Amino acid sequence: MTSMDSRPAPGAVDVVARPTLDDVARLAEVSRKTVSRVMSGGQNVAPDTRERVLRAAKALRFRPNAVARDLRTGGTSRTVAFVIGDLTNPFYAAVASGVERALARQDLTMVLAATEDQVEREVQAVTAMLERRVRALLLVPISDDHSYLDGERELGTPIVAVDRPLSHAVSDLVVLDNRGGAALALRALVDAGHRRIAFVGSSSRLRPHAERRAGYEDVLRAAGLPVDEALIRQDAPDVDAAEAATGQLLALPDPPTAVFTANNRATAGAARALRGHPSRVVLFGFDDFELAQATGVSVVAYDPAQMGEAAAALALERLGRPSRTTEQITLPTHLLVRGDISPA
Amino acid sequence: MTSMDSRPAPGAVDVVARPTLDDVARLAEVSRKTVSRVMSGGQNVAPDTRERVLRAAKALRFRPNAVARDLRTGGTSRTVAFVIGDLTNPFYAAVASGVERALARQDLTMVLAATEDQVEREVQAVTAMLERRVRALLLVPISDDHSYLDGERELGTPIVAVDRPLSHAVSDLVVLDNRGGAALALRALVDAGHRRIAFVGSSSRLRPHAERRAGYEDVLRAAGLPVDEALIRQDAPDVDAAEAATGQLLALPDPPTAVFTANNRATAGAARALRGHPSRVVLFGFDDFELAQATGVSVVAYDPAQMGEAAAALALERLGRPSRTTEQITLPTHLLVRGDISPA
DNA sequence: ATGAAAGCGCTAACAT
DNA sequence: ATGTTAGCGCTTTCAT
Repeated sequence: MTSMDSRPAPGAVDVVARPTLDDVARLAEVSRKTVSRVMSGGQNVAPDTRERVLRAAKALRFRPNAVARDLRTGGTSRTVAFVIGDLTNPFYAAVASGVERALARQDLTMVLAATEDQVEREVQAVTAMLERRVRALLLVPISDDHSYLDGERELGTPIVAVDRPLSHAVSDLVVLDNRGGAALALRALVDAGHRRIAFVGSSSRLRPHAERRAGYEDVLRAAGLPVDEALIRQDAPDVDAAEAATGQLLALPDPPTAVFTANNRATAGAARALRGHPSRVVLFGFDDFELAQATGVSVVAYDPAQMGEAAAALALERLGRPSRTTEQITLPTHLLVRGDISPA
Repeated sequence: MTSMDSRPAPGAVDVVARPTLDDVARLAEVSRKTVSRVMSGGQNVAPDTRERVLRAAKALRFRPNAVARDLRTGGTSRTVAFVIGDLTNPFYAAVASGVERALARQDLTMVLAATEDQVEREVQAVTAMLERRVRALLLVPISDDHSYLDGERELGTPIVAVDRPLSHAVSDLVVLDNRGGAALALRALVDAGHRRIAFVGSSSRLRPHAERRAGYEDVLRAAGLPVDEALIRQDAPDVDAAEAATGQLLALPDPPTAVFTANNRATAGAARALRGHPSRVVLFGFDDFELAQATGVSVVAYDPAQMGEAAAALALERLGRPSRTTEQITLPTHLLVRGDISPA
């Protein structure tokens, strides 16, 4: 650095160099440390000194550098990572909203990475977050091997799995009562008189779906009803596929009188397929959604934002006591029955 | 630091100190710089040296510290901030998803802050982001005075407003063709034969709403129809309020034959109010939504993710040429007419 | 191909 | 109440 005010400009024409603590100190004619003190709460500073520093800071448009601060104070930022599949899915968005809210209360910021349900992107996102020294890592897992996270716990980063557990790795966990929730819905349908109830969901590879399917079967068996594979579609990972699958179910020689959809995507697809269908078929979905009430669709409901809040809370607790045993929180579900769900 | 391996543990029982470049260098018996070279691409390193370094890094579970790297390389992180109102609104969620996608392509991470539409939280979030030295700042503004952002542009941080402009400050901007979109819908309704078309939306304080309202009036006037204040409700900022407002419109002595809702919240509320309503009232909304098709609601549609992508792109362009004049992108809308929209 | 020294912007520790 | 020194973990000169 040659002359005082010639700090290298970041490549652009009229862009001005960003002032640092030093610049403020120089202008206020105090030491760096004094400025630092003023900037962070400012104990033990004479009122007029503080005044002078603040004026200088304002004049220079000084903005403290949190990156430098974090580095100095411990190497971890006031930031928590949340790695999810797809923000476009209202379920994930609501969970993220809960995470954000819980963190904001502690003056923490959520860093969000979407993986579009691709394993490589999960690894990549998680790595980037950990390198950024996030305070904690929340994730909705997709990879089927999270052993790459093994070391991280010992290094003190709380890791919380959301919606489903990690594979080959232990962590705190927040899940729904999937099996119980599905069973509630099925019992309601069976009690209403349905005997042929279809199941539409995505791959049984995913734990929540396997559990919802189990809850579906639990009730059928308990009621002495057959579990008819022809009525079970697990090949509907998105709305379009669910629409198609439901359409095919309706076209069956002996069609179902009710359709249980295992998640919001499936419900949306089924609702589309059911629109304009001549005979009455009752739709019951897992996951509430905004227009469920307006469309008279009954659902298994719960509070997704609460999931996010619980996950954030778990992470913060572990930050306090890293060595305690891992914890699992299972969130309850409840039924929202809208209108008449009896068979035709 | 007294003895070699006694770096202070971060306060916890069995938590292990996080290894640094130095630790790796020591184990691999090379210099810090050599490890650094290997970690970042690694030109000019002998194959066996590199091998040794990588082994050491793996053994120690070394993870580079991006915070330190960023500090050294220029004080700005590979991070872009997006400050929005509410992630729970599918519109914002979809925009965020677009932002995330566009950034991920450039290996950048989105940092998200939700303000719950509170001015103080906006200022607070923006400040936190800037202190974190984000590469760029995208925001859906709520404050009515953004002059506090004035200095930031000169300091080289690209700022992009999304959905509506900043107040008292200039910036790049991505908006929708709100007026045109609303006019499209109204023309469709008028052409279909409607004469009494209600308007349900939130506060006209917000630019997009004022524009949509203007589009609504444009068409009525052009068609020689009266603009009846009794049919215009601008007091419906959320779903419940929209439901109530719509209910009251329907109870009018001379009720509307169609309702134009100015955003997805209003549409959801109106749909609820319309459910089970005896006489036929056509619903036309601004913003598409998942179940619009299944429920036969016509909408003014556009691609919210594209908004996010455009905003991110604008920010990155400005990063390259900070001094060019600000730019505004107006995204087109189109109609999705579903079913018969003619009056009863 | 490798290393030594310096420093990014800040704060902790220890003066004074 | 204020200043000095050192150093967070990394990369950037510039040597060798």
